[in-house]
Amino acid sequence: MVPSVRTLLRLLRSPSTTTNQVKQIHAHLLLFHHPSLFQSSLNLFNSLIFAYASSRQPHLSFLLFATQTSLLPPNHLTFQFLLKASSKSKSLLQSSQIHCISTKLGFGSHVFVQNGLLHCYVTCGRLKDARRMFDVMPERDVASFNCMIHGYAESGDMDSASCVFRLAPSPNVVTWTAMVSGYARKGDVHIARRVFEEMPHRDVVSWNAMMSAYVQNRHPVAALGLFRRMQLENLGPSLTTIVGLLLACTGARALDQGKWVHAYLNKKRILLNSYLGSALIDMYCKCGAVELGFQVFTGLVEKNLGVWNAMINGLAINGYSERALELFDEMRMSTTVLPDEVTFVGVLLACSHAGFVEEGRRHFHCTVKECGVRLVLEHYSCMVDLLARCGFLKEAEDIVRYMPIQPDDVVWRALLGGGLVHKDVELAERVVLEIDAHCSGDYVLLSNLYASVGRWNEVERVRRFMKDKRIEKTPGCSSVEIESDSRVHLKR
DNA sequence: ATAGGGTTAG
Repeated sequence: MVPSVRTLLRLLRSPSTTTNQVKQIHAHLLLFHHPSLFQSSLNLFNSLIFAYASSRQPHLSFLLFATQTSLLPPNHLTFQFLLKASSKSKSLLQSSQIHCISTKLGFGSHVFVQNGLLHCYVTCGRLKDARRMFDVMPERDVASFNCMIHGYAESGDMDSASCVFRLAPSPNVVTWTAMVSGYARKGDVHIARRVFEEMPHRDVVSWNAMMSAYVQNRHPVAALGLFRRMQLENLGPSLTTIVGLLLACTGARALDQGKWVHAYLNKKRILLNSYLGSALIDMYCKCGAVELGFQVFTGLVEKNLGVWNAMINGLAINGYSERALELFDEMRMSTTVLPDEVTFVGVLLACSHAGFVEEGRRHFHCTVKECGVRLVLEHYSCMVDLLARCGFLKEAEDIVRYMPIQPDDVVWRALLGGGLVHKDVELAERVVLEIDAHCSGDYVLLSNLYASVGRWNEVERVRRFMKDKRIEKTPGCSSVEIESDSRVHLKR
């Protein structure tokens, strides 16, 4: 049966249509309809561009536009959708080309088209250009203000964001939510909360923004509390809400509540997407239930990079080093994903936990390059930790001395750790002097090392030095979930 | 049929 044009339009505009389905519809149109069908229906043409723009291969909408444009005069919607595609592909060149064509054809001053370009500038991080354009726009609607506010908020410039917010003639729920997540991103969770309480109307997205504000700023229990309040308001949770809930469970190490969320997803027959999948895997692994995490992993239909990373890291942090490295090999066989920086943090962590020096060196020096991944601080700290703890102190110190990026405290401390384990007092002294001396832990460690080799005079000297600088040893702190009581208790 | 919220490391 040949589907009607009406059916096709509905499919093209549905957000749940996959990239492949869009391609099938496109092919279907070319095969079974008159080639000049698009001429009779700009609507269909635009919808196809929109569908490609919303898909995972937004560049295909440019291709379609380039091949069909001589047959069909585009309208402002065409450009609106093309700009959506170019902001998704983060190509400033593409965006300005589209803007040029739209201006030539007389659609350049259309508000939606201008907002599209504004959005492109913002997603490319060109805030100055965005502002220049915003200031001279002949007509601005609330979306123009929201775009600008979001841009400032994302870059952490909440002063400018609130300036634009005050200029906005009729801020809506989107405007307010952008302010909430802006303050959250900056770490001002209390201001975020105040703005959230002040806003005249809240929808699911606003609640999600506030929940994620708490999660980001390490207040998982507050996030769980907010979810309870959300349920009282009878606002149906979205998938993003569930992801936020899982992140809160992870942060609170609340395994039972996490299991409850998993059961809820099953009961509602919600198919796990990559966000839900990796959040679930991470939750189980961080709570120590690696087996359950692995069950989720194998059950996932679509495994994207985040899913693989969550599983590899989850195995690594729980000490299943061989299994993590096996999974990494499996990942490299797959044609759908390529490893990134995060993957290698997990790989090197696995090597370092198991003391696999040879394999660690190979990945650090070769595999990373083969995969086109750049080394970041976390890789150095794993590698230095591995080498130093296995007694290759010289090799570890050389890596720190000659690394192309500035080593941070974590890297130095990994080296110090090796010095402590192997009782290399000279190395430890050198390192402690290099580390920014405001962190007391290092002096305590050094004095413990002096004590363990019987150099009591030095122990006394370090202790006095710490006292003079008023450095205090901070007590450790851990948290547990007490059964059937979902509150989390701190324990000293 | 514009604009705001979500996964993996630290």
